[in-house]
Amino acid sequence: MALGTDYAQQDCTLARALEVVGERWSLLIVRDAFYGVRRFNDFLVHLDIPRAVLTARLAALTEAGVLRKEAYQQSPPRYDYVLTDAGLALWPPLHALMRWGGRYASQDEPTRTFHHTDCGARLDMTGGCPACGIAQVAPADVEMRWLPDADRPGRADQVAAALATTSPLLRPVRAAAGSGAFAGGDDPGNS
Amino acid sequence: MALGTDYAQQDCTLARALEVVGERWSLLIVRDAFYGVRRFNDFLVHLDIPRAVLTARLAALTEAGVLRKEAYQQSPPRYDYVLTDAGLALWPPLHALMRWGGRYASQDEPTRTFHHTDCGARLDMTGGCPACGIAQVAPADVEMRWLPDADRPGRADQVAAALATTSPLLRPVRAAAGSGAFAGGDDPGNS
DNA sequence: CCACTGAGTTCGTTGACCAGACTCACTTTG
DNA sequence: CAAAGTGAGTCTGGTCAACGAACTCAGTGG
Repeated sequence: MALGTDYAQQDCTLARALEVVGERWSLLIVRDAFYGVRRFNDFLVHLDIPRAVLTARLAALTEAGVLRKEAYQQSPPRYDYVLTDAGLALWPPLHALMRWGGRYASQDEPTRTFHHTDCGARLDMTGGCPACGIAQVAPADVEMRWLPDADRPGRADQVAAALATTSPLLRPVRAAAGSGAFAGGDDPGNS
Repeated sequence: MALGTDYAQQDCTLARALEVVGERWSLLIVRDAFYGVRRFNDFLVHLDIPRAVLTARLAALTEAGVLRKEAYQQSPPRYDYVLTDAGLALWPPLHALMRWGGRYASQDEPTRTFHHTDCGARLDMTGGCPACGIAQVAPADVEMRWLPDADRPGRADQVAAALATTSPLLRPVRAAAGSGAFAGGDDPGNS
């Protein structure tokens, strides 16, 4: 690690994992990637993170094999950051941590819940589907549901707006290529 | 948070969770607590962490309700730090992260594995027992197994030595009270 | 009386984080 | 064709947390 953020010789795989995703912002970046955020500027406005830090984290996560750069245009070369297999494998710990945070570190109800797309049942703590008896639902089969909350002021940025909806995990928040416009989620009401 | 380590108004329970256990060292402290480490000095030597940082982290985790102070002697008042219910509930994300680290962030075989005490089967990725069909094995029913590795130099400190053994999770590394001597694990061979 | 233990606190240095300004290669608009 | 805009950065200076080492302090054991 170029950063001073390694954990010496802890004889534990946890230390290895934390060297990769344990730094400040890293897991939030991975979470946003699951939500369908892919571009530098979208991570930037949605996470409200210093540019230099985002640059460093994306580079570190790419280097570690959690993200992969994928060109979405050539002329000025521009890249999407998308999850690799190793990144997708972070779904179980990520989901478990979110559940824990919702249960023990938050007084409000969660604004997002995760459901099995096929049957609509909410995932249990372990990331399985209680209705279908699947032990571990793959992220591609998970639907993210968003519950509006009158108290919360509502984020201003476009990424947050595009995510304030029900949609499958991993679906890009922006239309594939060409326009690059934000997907309106399942809500067709925005002109 | 007194520390500058909060994540503004991310509308996500993950941010809440990371404010509690996302700081450097925090999850490793929690892991050691699952391993049966309970005292300030034992965390200190096993994690090789600056004293001031450990003081701050233990205070923060206690404040957040993950750990609880429990007096183990009166005369100079001394406390064990033990996991609360909220702390115990961190087992699923913690185990999932360790599995991820072992699979994707480590080249060696893991030196510790976790098994269902009743049947001896290794826990699956989600923390369930594949043999018994239990979706989530409680930490108290988990046995930690240690596999020696000739290459690894072997840690010098007594806590690491006491943990280089097979034992149930949460069993204190030191004998209950009075002597305060290290438990030899299941290995009765150390005089 | 002295050394030791356990659990910290204090201090100076190093390094990471932060916010904002600047860069640079293009593209789009007037 | 010039001016403005876009996307993805780099640079910079200040602040704050982490680090390692030394020091404190209450009580105990020899």
